[in-house]
Amino acid sequence: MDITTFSALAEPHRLRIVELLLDGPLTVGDIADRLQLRQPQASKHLRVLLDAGLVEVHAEANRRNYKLRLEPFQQLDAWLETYRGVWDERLDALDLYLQKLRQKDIKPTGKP
Amino acid sequence: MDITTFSALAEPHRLRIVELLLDGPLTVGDIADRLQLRQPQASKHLRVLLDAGLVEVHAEANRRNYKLRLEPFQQLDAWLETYRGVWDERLDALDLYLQKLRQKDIKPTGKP
DNA sequence: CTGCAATATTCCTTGACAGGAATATTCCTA
DNA sequence: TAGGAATATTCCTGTCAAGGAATATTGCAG
Repeated sequence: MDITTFSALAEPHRLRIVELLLDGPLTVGDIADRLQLRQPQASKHLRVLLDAGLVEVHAEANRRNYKLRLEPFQQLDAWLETYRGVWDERLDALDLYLQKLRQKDIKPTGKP
Repeated sequence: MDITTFSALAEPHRLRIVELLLDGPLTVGDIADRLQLRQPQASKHLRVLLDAGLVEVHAEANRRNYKLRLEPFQQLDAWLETYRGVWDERLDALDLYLQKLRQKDIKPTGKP
């Protein structure tokens, strides 16, 4: 798993930017407005996101349209797969436990 | 989504610790050994992971057993759900596009 | 070509954080 | 009870990242 994805998302403003971009591409000014950021800070955060590969940019005259890149998220998703494996195991363990309980239920309760 | 999960994972050693813990609980010394860390640094990273809720600890005499907590990962998983939604949309768009292509294929090519 | 709008970059300062070294704490065993 | 093992904490230092302010860059309308 690529660390830079985590570092990029580990900053509140950047996380919000990413979530804004879920609804479609936005321009720097838009983002600055909606997040109450000054333009330079917005640019800087977008630069970080760009370097981390979380967004891509398309110039259109004066404006720059920033758009989410899905690949890092898919990568994150794939990484989580392993962890899903673990919690499935635990669910299996729970299953087993419940089965044992059921078996005990069939025999009369063994409490002294 | 909770930012502290990202910040905690945004450090190489900590990410490796988490991945080590996938195979089961470990003690501080174990982790320090496997990661070539000095004991205090291991302790400190584990402290951060603990505060972030990514691990839990169970004291057993001298030793402390650190164990993964799954909840933050499930939370991350849930968060990703939205993004999965997006890439499904795009797949749908691709489907549509391919359908159109197919339709065009039926008619003779309209190139001037 | 002048000026304005949109964006990027630079410089500066401040605060957070990681690693090193030393020390404190707790528990076990002889 | 003394000492050693396992772990946590503290203090110090250097590095890096974020925000502010100012400035540079690019594109367009007049």
